[in-house]
Amino acid sequence: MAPTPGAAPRASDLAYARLRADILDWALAPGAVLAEVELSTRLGISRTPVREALARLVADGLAEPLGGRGLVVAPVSVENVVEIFELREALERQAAALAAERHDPRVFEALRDEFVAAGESVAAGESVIGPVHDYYDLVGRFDDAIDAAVQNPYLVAALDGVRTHVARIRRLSRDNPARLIDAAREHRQIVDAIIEGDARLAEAATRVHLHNSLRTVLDTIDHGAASAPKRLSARASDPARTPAPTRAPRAERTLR
Amino acid sequence: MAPTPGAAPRASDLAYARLRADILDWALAPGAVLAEVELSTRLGISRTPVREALARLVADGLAEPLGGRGLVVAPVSVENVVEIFELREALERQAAALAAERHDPRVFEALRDEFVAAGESVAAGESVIGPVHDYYDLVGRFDDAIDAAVQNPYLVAALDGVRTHVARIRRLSRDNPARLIDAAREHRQIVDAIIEGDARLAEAATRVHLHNSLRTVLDTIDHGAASAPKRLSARASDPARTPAPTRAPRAERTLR
DNA sequence: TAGCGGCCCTGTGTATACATAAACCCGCAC
DNA sequence: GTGCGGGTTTATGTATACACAGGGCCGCTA
Repeated sequence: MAPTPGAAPRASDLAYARLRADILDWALAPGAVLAEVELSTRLGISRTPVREALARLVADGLAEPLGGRGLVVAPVSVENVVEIFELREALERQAAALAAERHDPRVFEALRDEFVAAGESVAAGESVIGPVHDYYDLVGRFDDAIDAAVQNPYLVAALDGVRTHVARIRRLSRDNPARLIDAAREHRQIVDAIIEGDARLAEAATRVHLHNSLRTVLDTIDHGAASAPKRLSARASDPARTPAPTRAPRAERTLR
Repeated sequence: MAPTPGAAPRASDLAYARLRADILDWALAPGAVLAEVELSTRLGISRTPVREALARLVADGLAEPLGGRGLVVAPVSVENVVEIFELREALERQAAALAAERHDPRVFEALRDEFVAAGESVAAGESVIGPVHDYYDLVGRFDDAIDAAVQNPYLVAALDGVRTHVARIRRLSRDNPARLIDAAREHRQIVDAIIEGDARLAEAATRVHLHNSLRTVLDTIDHGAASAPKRLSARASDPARTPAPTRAPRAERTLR
């Protein structure tokens, strides 16, 4: 059978996964200092794997050097959101077009049904627990299907990188049911085009979806929680979910 | 004055730059084993900065794990070439379109003149020393102008990544003067569209250029030097330009 | 009191030492 | 001769120790 492909419980991988998750859900807010000794203490490992994890975060664009010495979680601005969507549009249009040409129909037909059901579910007010979470899970499976269909590791890697940033800025805006219903319809349109094998239409539908998605994000930011003109700061979310560093007040100072 | 911005002569940076350069010019051929101790000996540094450099290479897609233990220079296949160009097209079309919208006319007008001159120079058989090298230098400045014009760090980072792979596969094909003349004309077309501010035309011209460029690469590969059906191996280029490791024969075995 | 200079301290960058696991090789047995 | 098994070797992964530079703080001085 499958020989447990990812059977490497390396400390550096765990540190990377943990830090990445903390950054994406804003437990580590933009601007937060990433100090090696503090992180190694908090994670219970030595500095060596921590350094490796930090290097990967820098490569991902989630961390960046601050003044030549020291790393911080990469800041996020409204401009960055627009820039990320510009890159995202380029990649997802290409991916949708390629998926339409090389698709496995059955996978996308199943997804089509799911998007239809998801739209109806949200409209009916069902799925009381977490409709948003469920929907993002469905989108995740859609992304996986795209990745498998494009059959292009370079494009998939680039998509993965931009999705990372999209996941982080997602927390800037609040989704509402109305937007989710529209999004489900837009996704269904993309899936339909892929099933039909219509690359041009798939591209256009992707463009429409991303346009509306960006518009929603920008609108929500403007009259939403965060209102800083340029730099966007976290709206709380305690920085010490993990056992708590030796001295907690430090992290708080980093939230500008 | 300028406080020497890049004043960080870190061993890991140097190791990364050197390994990257060796991989891009096929001194380290696809499939070559990247052993930490051997590299640290060869570069005269300890394993720690070597590991950091290797991690960055993996993030770049230039190195990859082999069987869970050990790293090798990422193999290259003809399929990979096509895949890289699929990603490249998505990114460069978007970049050209954005550059057309946000361009600094003077920079591109200067480039236009250079491309015209370069085309004439190659056609006249001048620049006897290295017309190809000169032309790639010009393309490099064109790329820099695009990067500055798009004003999008995420897109620039993605472009940088794909250009890395393009630089490596460049060695698979041999450029001829005829192609260079055509390429200069195609580039001039892109620049003209950017100067005109015509995003659609810039996209189209980019698409044309990349189509022809890919076609040339594939044609050159087919009846060129490398003829392996899938995996492409290096055509020699001694792996031991640097002082020579403790035991040389090992590296040779890695060239498949 | 304000400015300056030196000391200390903290953090990164590098080197080295140790643990562990996989692969290889050799020898033995069938 | 071939297949298997154990020991050895060599690699990576991690921890720790050392070097050094930058910044901050305190005290001294004008």
